[in-house]
Formats: sequence, C-alpha cells, structure tokens
Amino acid sequence: MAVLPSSSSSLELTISMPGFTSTQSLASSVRDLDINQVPSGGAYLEEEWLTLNMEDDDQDQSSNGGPPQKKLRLTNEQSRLLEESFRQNHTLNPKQKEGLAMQLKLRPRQVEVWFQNRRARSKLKQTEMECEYLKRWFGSLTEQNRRLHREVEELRALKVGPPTVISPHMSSKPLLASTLTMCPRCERVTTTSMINKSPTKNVIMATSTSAPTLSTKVVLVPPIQPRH
DNA sequence: ACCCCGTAATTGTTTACTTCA
DNA sequence: TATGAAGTAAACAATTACGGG
Repeated sequence: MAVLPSSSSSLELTISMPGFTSTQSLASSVRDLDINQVPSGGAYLEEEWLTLNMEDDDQDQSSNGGPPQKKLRLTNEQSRLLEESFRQNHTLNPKQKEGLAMQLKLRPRQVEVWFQNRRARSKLKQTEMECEYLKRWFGSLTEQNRRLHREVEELRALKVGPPTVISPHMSSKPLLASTLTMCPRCERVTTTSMINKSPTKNVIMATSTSAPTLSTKVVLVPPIQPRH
C-alpha cells in the first residue's frame, strides 16, 4: 500500500500519490488554553487536584465518597511530553508508564488511557487517509476504464486491415500480432495465441493500473470465441 | 439554549501468557 | 512430560460523557 507514515509514530502521514499531498496533524487539537492547571470553578487547590489525580490506579474516585471527578484536561506541557513519548514508542511497558506518570503528575491509568486513545486516533487518521487514497484510485481506474471502453468501441468500429500490432517504439515495423478477441459476455480483450515473444504486452498495458498511453494501437481481428 | 467536535474515561472483548492439577 | 482449564494482564474496539467553541 502506498500510504506511508512520514514517521512511524507521528500522525503526519504522507501518501505517495501524484497530485495528492496531505500533511494533516492533530497538533491543532492541542489547545492553547491551559485550563488544566486548576480544575474549573477553582473548587480545589492545585495540591488537592494533584493528590486526587495521583490516587490509587484502579480506584474510581467518584465512588469513594469524594466529589465527582472533573474531566481532566491535559496541560500543553503534558500533551507535549506524551506526544514526544508516543513518537518514541506507541506502547509503554509498566515501568515506562509509571515513570511517565510520575513525571507528568498523572496516574498511570491516565497515561495508559491517553496512549490507548492516541493509538486509536492514529489508526483512525491512517484509515481516513487510506480511504481517501482508495477513493482517488477508484476514480482514476474508473476514468481509465471509460477511456479503454471508448478505445475498444473505436477499434470495433474500424475492424479493418490485417491483424497486426503496431509497436509503439518502432512504428515502421509492425509486430507480429497475436489474435486478439473480445469476449462478448465480459467484454474483455484476450489473446488466443502467442506468436510474438511478448504478445500480451499491449493487453497488459491496457489492463494495468497505471495510466495507459494511447500510442499503442491494437487492431482487432474478427472474433474467435475464447473458451472460458 | 442547543449543537458539534475533540477527547478523557469506561466497558466489554480478545489475545497472549502463566500456573496448576 | 504433555495437556487442558482457569486466571491474569494488556491491548483493543466501541461507546459514553464532559467541556469548550
């Protein structure tokens, strides 16, 4: 797949597709506001808030009689450190988690949750990018298909001359042609014999995913029903 | 007042690993 | 020693709920 993260741990993804560049990041999600220093409403002193945050990992603080827990908002510095850590590693071992939690004055559980959500966001972002890429690819293939159908119609209309394939490289010397036929059911051009060394080249070009050039001319002969 | 979005947090499931009979 | 059941921990997916614009 041609979706390549520019960094294995960053949300900035690059798709290697002509005419399509995207360098979106979640950086915008890091708020400038630093409202996490003290919980909203100023109901707690900062030390109390930190103590609350550092309480035992698995304790549900809202159920132990205290006031209902306010939703945490990470400070810019906390976000920055977490992002930095995420860039180095998408998962944390217990020791790293503990250390990071200590450093950030958060509970290990909060660090764990942050990494979980961050992995999910990362994956979502990548999926969106892949989706976008596939949509464009689909569009390109549809267009290519249309073009080829048109070409087939033109060729059908011609139905003239000996069965030759004109080489795009040495136009003066037509190649020995394979017998090209059109399946009436699936409307596929197929070769039914191999006279030339690379008789299928032109057909392969026509069905490959890269944009075909129209410099290759295929002359169809009266149809021979392929067996399939 | 209401809606939408971003995200912290919760819940349930899956998976890998360990222990023990 | 091999094996299957039970227990555990970590990761994940889906979802909820909060707070701010």
